[in-house]
Amino acid sequence: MDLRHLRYFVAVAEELNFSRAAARLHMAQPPLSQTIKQLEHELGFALLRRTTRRVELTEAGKVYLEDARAILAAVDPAGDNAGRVAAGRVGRLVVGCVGSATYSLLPQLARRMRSELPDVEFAFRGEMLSPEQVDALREGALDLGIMRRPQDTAGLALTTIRQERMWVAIPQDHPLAVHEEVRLTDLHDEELIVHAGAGRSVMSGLVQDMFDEAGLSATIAHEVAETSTLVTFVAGGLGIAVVPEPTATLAVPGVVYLPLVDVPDSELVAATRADDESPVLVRALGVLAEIAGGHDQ
Amino acid sequence: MDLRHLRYFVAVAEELNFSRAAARLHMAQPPLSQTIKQLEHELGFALLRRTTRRVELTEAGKVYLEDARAILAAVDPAGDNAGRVAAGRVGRLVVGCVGSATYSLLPQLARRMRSELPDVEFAFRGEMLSPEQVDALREGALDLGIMRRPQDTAGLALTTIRQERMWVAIPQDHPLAVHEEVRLTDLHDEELIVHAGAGRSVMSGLVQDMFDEAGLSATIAHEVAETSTLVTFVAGGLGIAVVPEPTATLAVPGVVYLPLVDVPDSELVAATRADDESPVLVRALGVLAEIAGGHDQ
DNA sequence: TAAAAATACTCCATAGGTATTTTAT
DNA sequence: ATAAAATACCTATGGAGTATTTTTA
Repeated sequence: MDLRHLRYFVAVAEELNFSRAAARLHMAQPPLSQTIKQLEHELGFALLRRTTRRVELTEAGKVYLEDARAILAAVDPAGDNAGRVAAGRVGRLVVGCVGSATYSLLPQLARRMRSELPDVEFAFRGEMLSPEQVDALREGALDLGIMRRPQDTAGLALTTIRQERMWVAIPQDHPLAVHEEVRLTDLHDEELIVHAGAGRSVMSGLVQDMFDEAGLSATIAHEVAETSTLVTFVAGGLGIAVVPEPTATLAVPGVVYLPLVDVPDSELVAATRADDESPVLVRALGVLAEIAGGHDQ
Repeated sequence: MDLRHLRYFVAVAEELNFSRAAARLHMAQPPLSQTIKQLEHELGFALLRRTTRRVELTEAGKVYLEDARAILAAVDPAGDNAGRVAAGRVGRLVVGCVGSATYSLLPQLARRMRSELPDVEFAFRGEMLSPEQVDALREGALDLGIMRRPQDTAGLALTTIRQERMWVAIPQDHPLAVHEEVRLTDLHDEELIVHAGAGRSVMSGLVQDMFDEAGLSATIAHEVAETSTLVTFVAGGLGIAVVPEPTATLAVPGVVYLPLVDVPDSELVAATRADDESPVLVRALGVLAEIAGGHDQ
């Protein structure tokens, strides 16, 4: 028994006339009669009571008609549902993001995703450190991470979003604040504010490495959890912070941003599980690439 | 697309291995691969991600699997449901009955039907006059009527249940009560109690006809609505009643039943709509025939 | 007698089989 | 090297067609 039998039976039951039903099904009448007979034989009971003049449903036929309609009504939407998933138009995606992109890239991404894929359920988690995101990705708690390129990339697929120039956030009344730009040597013996957990934040590790390579000593004055706190501390005159370019858009009274000219750019990457081919993810990466490109110009 | 595709896909999705799935489906592996590929082509998206070493479901595949399982799960029970209707094991039947059979035949029928067809919903309406039942049958308010053979049988199918001998119910202290049997002439000038509505009750019409044919005059002392009232009136000495045999089983103190020997038997019939071939009805008629037979012996 | 379902047969599309190749571990 | 999926090709069942007969209103 297959759907053909159900489709044919429904047509005959609705027309109550084999010839008309056959026409509706774009086929000849004899094979239709045959097929219905075959279905009845298979079921073991009559669905229709027929003379050459009148066709009518038996009680069993009425019941079977309802069930057949229900089954047929479930078949096409089944393909549609799965099709929408395949097209990445429905699904669920948890996106993590480092602090520096939380206030520039993430809101743009969220806005674009919600308007382009209204049926996709998104969860955004900002202010996550890169190693945190790597763990969360591996555990499945995160589907997409926006982070600094991490050390351990096993099982992950990384795509560069963009290179970000390094800047420093300086209190307005600091002697360096009048400069056009800053060199690493200018920061020698200055008090620095970094993200908490030297081993846990790629950014603070990066700052540490820069000083080590330059043979300079870094004085860590404060460790903070969030980027906004970092900048607030600078505004309060508690020290200087090295931040990636997008953070320099966080306009806070009392803070001046200057480019750090002699250090390499920091790479912002999108990380996913290497085996995750979810269509929603693919579309999210596409949107991300568009935003990154637009921002560079 | 037919159920074959769904069955095959579910098998592969559950085994995550084409060879094993093919074995489970009692077929070779190549046609299975072909069919799945064809299904994916038809849907326009991939259901499975496969290498020669590993087969896994895509996101769309997971969604389609759920829908496919739901559809397949709905297919077999569909036949079962209708099959039970075809076998007359589920359904609904409204049975009407004349007063004289309400207390003997109807309870037996109800008991037998409820035990043999527990899933059939029965409604029994006793104390219905025959013409009332004929109208109710035609309107569809009744599916089966147990009645005296009516005049107008157009569109109805009648089957005789049994012939019932006529008896008289006489007050204990009446002179006739000491007889062994009664003749119609004995009732000349006696006061009679009959069912209400001469034109509406076949039984009272029958009594009237008997007297007319015998050239006797019937004195209608009372008209009542229910058979139990009829007998109660007799017990109260308000007159004599002509009743069919089964009513004589209604033992009421002060009432004596005697056979009425020189009148024809009354025919009790089962009436249905001629075009009603409901399996439940067929089974009900079968049960009715059995009960009638058993009662005759 | 006329309209519609059933029967008789014919054909070809395709479901399924066998043999073999490709591919990834 | 091997296990498993894909490819190539073949066979035959049965779905659908045409022609005809049967049935009932």
